[in-house]
Amino acid sequence: MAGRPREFDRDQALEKARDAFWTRGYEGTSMADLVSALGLASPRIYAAFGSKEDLFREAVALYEANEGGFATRALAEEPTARRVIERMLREAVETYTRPGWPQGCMVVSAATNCAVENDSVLHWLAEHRLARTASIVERLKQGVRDGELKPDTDAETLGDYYATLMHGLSVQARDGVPKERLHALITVAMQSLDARLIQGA
Amino acid sequence: MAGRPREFDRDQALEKARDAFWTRGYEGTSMADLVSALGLASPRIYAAFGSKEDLFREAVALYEANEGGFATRALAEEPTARRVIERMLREAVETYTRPGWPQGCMVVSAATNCAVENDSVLHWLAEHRLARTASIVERLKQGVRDGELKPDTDAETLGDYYATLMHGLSVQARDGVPKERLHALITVAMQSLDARLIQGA
DNA sequence: ACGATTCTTTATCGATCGACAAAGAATTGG
DNA sequence: CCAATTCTTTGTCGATCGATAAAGAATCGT
Repeated sequence: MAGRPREFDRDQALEKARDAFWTRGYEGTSMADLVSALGLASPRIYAAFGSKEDLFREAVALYEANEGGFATRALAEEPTARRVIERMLREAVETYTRPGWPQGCMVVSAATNCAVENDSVLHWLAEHRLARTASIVERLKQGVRDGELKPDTDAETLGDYYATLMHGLSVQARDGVPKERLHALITVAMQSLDARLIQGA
Repeated sequence: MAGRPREFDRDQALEKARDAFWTRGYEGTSMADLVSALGLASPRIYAAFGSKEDLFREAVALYEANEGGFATRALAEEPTARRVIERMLREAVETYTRPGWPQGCMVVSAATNCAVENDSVLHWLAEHRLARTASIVERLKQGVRDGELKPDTDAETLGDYYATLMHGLSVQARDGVPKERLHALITVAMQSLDARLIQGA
């Protein structure tokens, strides 16, 4: 043990890395960019985080534990499928359009156009998105079992539908579509779920 | 004029470049990748297309004139807003999931995570997406004026809604969600428009 | 036939990519 | 105080990035 103590705050550096990767993506953020954003010489970054890819994975984990964790939180905290879906979508919009923060979803936009050598990163994020889609589908199936949704509801299709919309919200937010318009569109989308609701459940 | 005639087919080379950029994006495709994909030494590529960025812009234009032109074609050829929207979405899915072709939408995925020096490319594609959103909104407004849609229809919101969904479809297609599931979700989404339709119009 | 023009080939340019070697500085346990 | 350990600093590594200079090859107009 022992040795010279680290002079910088690792958590704080990780937050800065998350913001950099969130803004410009994995390949769009060079080590030189990170050196500049974190205010640390590259050997200090490598000593603390291993490699650029390791740092990115930690940054995504941090994102998902906080700003990007709305889906998980909605699933864990809301009592009905209907409330899970709406809260997830509305918090997505809030996160994707927060002033002074990177726009859009880090998981959607940080590694879409990647060179072959970074396919592992690309697939890793894709799996995160697919897992999110699957968790939404599962929650809707639960809603059917609970008697919240009509028994003939196609939960997989409905889950795909909301997952697709959520990923589209990230694209629109990045393009600068204002949050009011995104919220308005969610109101339209919620009607598809309301139509499947069993009244008084 | 005059001079030695070019030995390769420029159009054919452009198609190969479009496929490469469509698959891996602007920055994900290096000049070395293009040299390999086109089967041409780099000076021949520069002589024929100017620069990597010029080639990319031509490749996107080719994409939009053909595979990626479903929105424009639907808007031009379908008689009602209802038919424009459905055809656009269904052709989008077909294009995004065609076997043996790059998955997803080139305009959505070819330049999302870009280094600062390629911001111009990123913004150029963003403008294409925004223009597409706007054209959908315009078509729905026309539908209201035509008496196809109820007079109190919020065309902007409905247009945002379908544009968002379409961009989400590209993400899902890239992630490997099968086309049948994407078509099923479109059926759900069409109900939002059907609810605004004036019967017998 | 011949100069002008254009394309093809070969070799390479400077800049930047992610990553690290080596040495100096600071702290620990003994 | 000292040896061990860890962090910081300086300098730089080979590979790859997009792009081009220069020379040879092929076709044009005259």
